[in-house]
Amino acid sequence: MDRRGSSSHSGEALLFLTDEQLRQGIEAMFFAYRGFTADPDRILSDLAYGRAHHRALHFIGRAPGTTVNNLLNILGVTKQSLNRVLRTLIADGLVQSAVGRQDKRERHLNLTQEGRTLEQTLSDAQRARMRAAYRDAGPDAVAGFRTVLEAMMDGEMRNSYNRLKDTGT
Amino acid sequence: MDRRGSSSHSGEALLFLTDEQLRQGIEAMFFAYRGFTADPDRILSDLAYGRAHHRALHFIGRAPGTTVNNLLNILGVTKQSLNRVLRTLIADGLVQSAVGRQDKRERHLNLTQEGRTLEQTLSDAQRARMRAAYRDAGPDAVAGFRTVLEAMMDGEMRNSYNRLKDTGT
DNA sequence: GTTGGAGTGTCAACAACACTGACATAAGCT
DNA sequence: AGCTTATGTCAGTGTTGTTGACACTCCAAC
Repeated sequence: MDRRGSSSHSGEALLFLTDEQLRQGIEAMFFAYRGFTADPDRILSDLAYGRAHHRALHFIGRAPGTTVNNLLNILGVTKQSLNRVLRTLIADGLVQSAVGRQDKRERHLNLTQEGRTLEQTLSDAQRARMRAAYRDAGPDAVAGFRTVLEAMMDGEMRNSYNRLKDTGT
Repeated sequence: MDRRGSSSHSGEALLFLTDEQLRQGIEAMFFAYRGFTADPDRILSDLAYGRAHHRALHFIGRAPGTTVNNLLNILGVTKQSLNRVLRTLIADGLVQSAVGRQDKRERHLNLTQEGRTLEQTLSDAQRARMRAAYRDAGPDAVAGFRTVLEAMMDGEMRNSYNRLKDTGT
């Protein structure tokens, strides 16, 4: 892919920053993200749910007891948009909303047993693909993968990401 | 699953495949993709265009003269969905559609000068972020990034991706 | 040479999910 | 009491995906 055996050191060190390399990275990101969401999407389409429901289930499962506002910040959508999704999940008994004890304005969100089951199913499908990709690529590639993704995030998203990462460990 | 501080080589080598690691990877992918599309989205929202228009412009620019059907396979949407986008782009003079010479059923798509200009603007914004992320991460991380993304694609998408990659060089 | 099937592109209608704007309610804060 | 915060809701709109129906073109079998 990179012809011309340049003997220049500085030239060689920056070859990965050419427009062509960046464009390939962009396209890789596009195609990979499709694969990334393909398995959960397949499962969800049978259930009258969509990707938005998956995201809500994921982050509620990840941060049990989180408030609506917190979820809003993580997901980066409007409350009207989130509310539509949340309403159906609560009505279907997958998510439980509880009035805050200290601050009664807040609603704390948790997965019900049924919600946990669906979240697990979706998570398993997505992790299976991720695991296969990780195993194929190897630990060094995975470390690089994570490094680039983190560098690609907006500042606010990186904060959300790191907060979640720390709670998990 | 995996105790830490293990002196076992095989145990340590697989630490990057734990559920927690995979979940972090999933979340990194989610947040990074938002960053990935943020800049072009901002530009497009001022123009009454959306992400679908960007994708069409990108791949037409990448493979000039491509047919609608080819574009369909790359984008992975229905022809009706693509057609709506294409119609506005053609009406607005960003894309030109030419009946095939050999097979008159086909339409060959090309960017007009105006289309090339917009594609360039969008591309520049997206590449700028990509370049910054690449530079921060370094060449080794970038190589790993690409390796994992390619492993994450579905088979068909990987074919599309590789075909495009080869034409670019 | 006409007919029928496959390939290709277009139009119309509908669903999912995002957005804005406006407003209501309840609870906390000064 | 008055201001702010957190949440929920209604109404309207836009983008992007879907299915269904249909027209045009090519090619091959009859």
